[in-house]
Amino acid sequence: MSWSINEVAQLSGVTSRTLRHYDAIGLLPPAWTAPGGRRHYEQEQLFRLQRILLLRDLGLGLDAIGDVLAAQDHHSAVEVLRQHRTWLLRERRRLGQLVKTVEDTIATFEEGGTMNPSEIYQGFSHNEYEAEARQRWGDEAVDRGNAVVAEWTPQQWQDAKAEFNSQNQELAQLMDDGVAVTDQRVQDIIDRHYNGMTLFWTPDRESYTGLGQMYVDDERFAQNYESVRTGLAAYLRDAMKVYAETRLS
Amino acid sequence: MSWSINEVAQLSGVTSRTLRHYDAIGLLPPAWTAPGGRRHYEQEQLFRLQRILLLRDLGLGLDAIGDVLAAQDHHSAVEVLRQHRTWLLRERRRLGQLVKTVEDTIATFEEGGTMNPSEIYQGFSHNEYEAEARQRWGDEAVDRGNAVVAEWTPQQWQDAKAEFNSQNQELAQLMDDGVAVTDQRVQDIIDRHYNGMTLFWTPDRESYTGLGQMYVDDERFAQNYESVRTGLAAYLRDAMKVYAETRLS
DNA sequence: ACTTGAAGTTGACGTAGCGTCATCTCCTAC
DNA sequence: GTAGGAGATGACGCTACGTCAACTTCAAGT
Repeated sequence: MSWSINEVAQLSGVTSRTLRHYDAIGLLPPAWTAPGGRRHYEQEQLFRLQRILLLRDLGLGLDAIGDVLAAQDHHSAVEVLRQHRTWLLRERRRLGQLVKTVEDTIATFEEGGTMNPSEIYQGFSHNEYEAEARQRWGDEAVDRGNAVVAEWTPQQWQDAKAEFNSQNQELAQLMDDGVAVTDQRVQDIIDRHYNGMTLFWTPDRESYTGLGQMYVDDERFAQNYESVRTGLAAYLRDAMKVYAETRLS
Repeated sequence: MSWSINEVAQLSGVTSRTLRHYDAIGLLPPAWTAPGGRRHYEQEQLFRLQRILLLRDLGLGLDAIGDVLAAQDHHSAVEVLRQHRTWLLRERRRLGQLVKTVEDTIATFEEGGTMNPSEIYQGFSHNEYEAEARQRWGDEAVDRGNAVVAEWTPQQWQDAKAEFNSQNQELAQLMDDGVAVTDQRVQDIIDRHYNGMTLFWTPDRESYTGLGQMYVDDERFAQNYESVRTGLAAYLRDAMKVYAETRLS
């Protein structure tokens, strides 16, 4: 008893195109091919196809399926499946995180906010919050800030971004280590942050403290710090407050 | 201030090829193109690129990103994101199920079993268990069974599979409804099962009861019934036992 | 003015797993 | 002998670019 390609297709539920494809890539050659070129499948091929489809439903790629079926010993086949399982778990975790982020993005949208709140020294202008920034800090400061960055070279932008990221990473590390916000190492980083700000704006004690508070209160900003490390926004706020009270007037 | 393609690439972290691609598909045209063909990007394009990359990281496709960015009102943009979220959740659930199935498959492998235990009337031959079946039921029965199915036409195979699946589905429904295994409706289905078996093997009271027990004990078979409905293997076993005791000798 | 080297450009193919034509050939029945 | 159905073989399409290859363009140096 042998089956034609369309018969196999009906039995298995795949299309004849798929079977030709599996033949083309050597995954499932027919039992024999007639002089006219027609493919003929036997029981053995049906069983192999069943195994292929099982593994395909598990999400394995066709070449991985080939590996599993070619594996003589169970050991190596299991190895492929284990790797696949690990991949599935990673992928699932990633999707879970994406869901959260998408939900946050939706929430931001609905609150009337815009996308992508992160920009070099957040809380300042040259981003979509310019209008808000003008209200908060006045036209003069905003215009001055815009004028500054408008002249920046790409290298300067890049350096500024790198410095900003570096500050966050170092701060997160200190927070992880349980270092108090009054510690000199923390305050040194805050000093770099403050100096970065002075490139286009010079906050005083009150406004710098207020800026720190905003990093926590405003979800659009908090989100960015929290994505670096949970609790970083609050840690940064506290450190900025200490800095403002000890170094600013 | 304008940026060259490689400068933008460095700033954003994508490759210049990607930027050319985004230009080609109209997602991010440069601010202007020099007579020589060189692309020049301005602040506006950088912001748009940031938004694009954010959405890309969320897992949206490029055309979906185009939709979101083209959406004038927040409402329709949120709609796209909501759909995406639903898709993410479905995908995540699916991956979770796949993980379980892969784990089961690995377990089966490690117990020395082979893949794809399901075959028409499980527990019989013409599958990878033939050697085991010969031990269990003797050469004669196995050879007879093989001889029968070897002559089957594709249509017959298909019908047999459909009938087998139908039995399981109907049985699962009755189980869901809390119908006792002694109920006539259940016993009618078992009768169909028994008659199916007699196509190549005629079990007696003892062997039919034993077959039912095996559906539960042997993970390779149990798994297939359990995947239709949890508890179906045991339900089937009980029903087969009742059938054997009342109808067989 | 000419050359050189870096940076940029436009094709074009490859990836995974087939779907979907278009075009030809084969086989069987009448 | 011929019609019609089944099957065969290309070839393009899809996603989001990576990766050559083969040419230009542009700014700097001689």
